[in-house]
Amino acid sequence: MSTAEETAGGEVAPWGEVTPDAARRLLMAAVEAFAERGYHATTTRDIAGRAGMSPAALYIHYKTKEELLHRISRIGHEKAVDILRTAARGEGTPAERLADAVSSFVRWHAGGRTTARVVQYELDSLGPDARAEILALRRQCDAEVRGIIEDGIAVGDFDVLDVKGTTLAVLSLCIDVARWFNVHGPWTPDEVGALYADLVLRMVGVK
Amino acid sequence: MSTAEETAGGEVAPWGEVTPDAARRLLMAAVEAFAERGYHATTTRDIAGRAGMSPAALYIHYKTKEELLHRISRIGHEKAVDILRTAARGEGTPAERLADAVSSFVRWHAGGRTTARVVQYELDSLGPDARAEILALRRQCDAEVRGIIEDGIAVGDFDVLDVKGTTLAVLSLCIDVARWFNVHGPWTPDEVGALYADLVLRMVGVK
DNA sequence: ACGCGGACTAAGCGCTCGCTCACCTTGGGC
DNA sequence: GCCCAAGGTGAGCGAGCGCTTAGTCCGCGT
Repeated sequence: MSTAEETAGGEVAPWGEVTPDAARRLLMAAVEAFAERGYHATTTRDIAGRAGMSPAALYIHYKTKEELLHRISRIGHEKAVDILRTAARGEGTPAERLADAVSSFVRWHAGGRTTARVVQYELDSLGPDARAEILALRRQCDAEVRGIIEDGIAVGDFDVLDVKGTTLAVLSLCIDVARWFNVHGPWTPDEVGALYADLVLRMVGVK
Repeated sequence: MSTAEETAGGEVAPWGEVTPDAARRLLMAAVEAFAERGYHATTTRDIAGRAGMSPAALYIHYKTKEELLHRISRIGHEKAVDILRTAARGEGTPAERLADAVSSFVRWHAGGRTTARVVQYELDSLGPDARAEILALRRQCDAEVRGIIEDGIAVGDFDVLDVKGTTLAVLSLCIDVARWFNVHGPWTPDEVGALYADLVLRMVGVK
């Protein structure tokens, strides 16, 4: 494994870009803690403890606890945009690209549930400026999915009543996987990805 | 209006069953605060202040801050089960009952977004016992929706690959409305309900 | 007229929070 | 051999937390 690492939960966590090593360990510890308890219920002592450091060490690498959440959120959303963009701009029919986008997006939410939970559900704990930056990335996610759906309608492959509403519903469905998915449950991330790709193709009335 | 009241946000809040009056005001204040900031970021002083009382008054009607969340969660989930059960046991074809269940469930999540947010997303802040009680109610929600889908398959009206997965996806889609719905957005709760009923009928392959 | 009990408040307790500061350790350049 | 910057620690500050307690207020039965 070159750029990805295994967390205690067995998830793939591509935090290779975060340096130095101590900063990365703190960030990964924060992801785990935020996902388990939520941002406000997590203490800086808990984060530092998980990373095997003293509480004060956190402030050498990050200015505040909120900066940790901000960094996690930005990196995670950039990854989300990347996944959707890759699928949207790939080859194949709109139906194939939509299925690809949904299955890979869902796999990311299920497989990296810990990270995805923080990224998707702790947004409101950010301050106004950081929040605005993240919301811009979310609009990009929306635009990529909407683009595929519009392509499918344009070539007559899809039958959609409300493009905006359907786009929102597709993204909502995928994102909520991070809330309910359980590693010890009956499905693997691949299986949920395949199931959801089928459901979404039905939603857009693919012929 | 006999059993429902209007909050500041213009939502219908059926807290008529909560007495005495001061206890209900505190509970409604807690719903607002929890929805805005989350359970852990809300202080008992904030709740009491919104209800126009001193911080100590809270403890005359509730033993702890967590009891407030528990009561809100139980009442909300009972309402959710009630909505789904009414639709599931109504008359009409499985497709009509499923559309009815989804549209009314979505209307509740959109129209009572403040309440639904707390009910659906602050569950993890409950202690183990209270959480287990609420999870039982959630399983009832799942059973009602699954029942309709199984009926539709039995009479040959639906075409579903994975009953359990599709049930989960339908509920997930509805629940996530509470996360993104905005009162000042482009849709009314009725419109989202109608859109989602259509999408769900497509998901189950209704003929 | 009066006592009583439930509703409510002012004050504050013990604790933990995010964060800081003075100090310590270590390794590479000269 | 010595120095110094970078990275780390232990102790603890001020603030705000959930919750308690002692006492006040007020409507009501008698």
